[in-house]
Amino acid sequence: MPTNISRPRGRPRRFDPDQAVATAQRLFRARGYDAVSVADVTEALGINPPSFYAAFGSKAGLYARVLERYAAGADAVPLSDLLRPDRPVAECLAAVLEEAARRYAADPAAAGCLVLEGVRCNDGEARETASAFHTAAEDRIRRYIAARHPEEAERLTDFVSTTMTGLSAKARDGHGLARLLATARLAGLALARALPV
Amino acid sequence: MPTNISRPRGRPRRFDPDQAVATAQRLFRARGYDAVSVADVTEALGINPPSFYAAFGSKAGLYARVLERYAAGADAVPLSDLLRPDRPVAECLAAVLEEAARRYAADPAAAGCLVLEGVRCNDGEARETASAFHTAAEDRIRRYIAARHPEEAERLTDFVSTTMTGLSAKARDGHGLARLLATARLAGLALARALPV
DNA sequence: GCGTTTATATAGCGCTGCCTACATAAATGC
DNA sequence: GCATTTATGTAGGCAGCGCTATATAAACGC
Repeated sequence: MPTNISRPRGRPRRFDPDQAVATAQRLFRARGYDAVSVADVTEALGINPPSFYAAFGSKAGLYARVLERYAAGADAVPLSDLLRPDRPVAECLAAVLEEAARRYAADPAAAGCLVLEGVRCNDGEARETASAFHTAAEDRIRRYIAARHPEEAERLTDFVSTTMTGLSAKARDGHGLARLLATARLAGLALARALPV
Repeated sequence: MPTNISRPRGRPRRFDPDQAVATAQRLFRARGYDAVSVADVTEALGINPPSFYAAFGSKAGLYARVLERYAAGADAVPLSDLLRPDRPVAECLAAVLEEAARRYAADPAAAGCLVLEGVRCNDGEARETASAFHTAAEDRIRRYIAARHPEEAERLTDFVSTTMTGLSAKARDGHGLARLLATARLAGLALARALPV
């Protein structure tokens, strides 16, 4: 008994939904939500529209799956690891910016942040889904700062979020690692100055 | 002889193209290039598509007119006035960021920068037109810095441009003047520290 | 008045987008 | 084998997009 997974009832799928989400993630990161059509996705997957809609419900539904995968995966900035209670707040926020620069520039064919780019797309549902992830990330940063510098939480969260949005945009404009990192470090100076240890 | 403007030959226009550009500017600033359809424009102007295409050639053609008007008008950040040779470079760059915050938040129904938002639209021609304005503005900043701090020109230009892009995005996200200004001033700290007088 | 010029109004073309109706194929349970 | 369940393939609906063909209206020069 190699795999004791009891087959479900009807005709089996000819494609793996999880792998489909991975493929879609590549497409969305390369071109952005609006510029990827359902036809692009079904062609990349080698399936037909009905199979797609049976599995994901809609283009925005697929996008939600992709965002979950992205946020949980290795491409997003790992706030949990970076926002350390045992280190100075300014230092950790600067580390977030530098890590963002690194990840946004890591793959030139998928530059920038999937979430930060998604919140600017032209589809209402997809935009709101992305915004939820964006807000969640901002809230984590805000709470992290507030734990030790409550009066600075809003101002610094805005600054970090604004800088990350700019970094993502510049990454998509073709800025490479060196330029993004230089910008991130410059922003880090402001953090160090606003929160002297 | 009240107006000695000799009438042109054929049937007169029923609308003023310059005012049409002004109306289109409002639409594009409120919703972004992609979200404004030609039907939206013609309806707002009270004209029919053929009149529109006779006057502007295409949607992207109208957008080019709008960008020219925007860059020359009172809504764009006036780099010429702000980048002063008789003042410290860091101070003037900080003034650019603060002025950007003010203008981007000035009208909640038209938040952000028309150019910076335009470079992220989904139409190739419109995007390239906006990119030309963006590049021109960046070049002016770079040359201004290079005149006195050549080795810092690229790094600081990137930082200023990245911050402005972030500010424009945040303005569209609903951030008001106070928050944008706080972010701009924080960025200004980094400039002061990178270029001590 | 008449031809020329220019702008207009009506109507619709061609394309692409997201999505679906319908019949069929491939598995299961009994 | 046969009903049931689920996924598939073919084909296409429908809406919206940028844009235009065609005929007509309103000004001009002479």
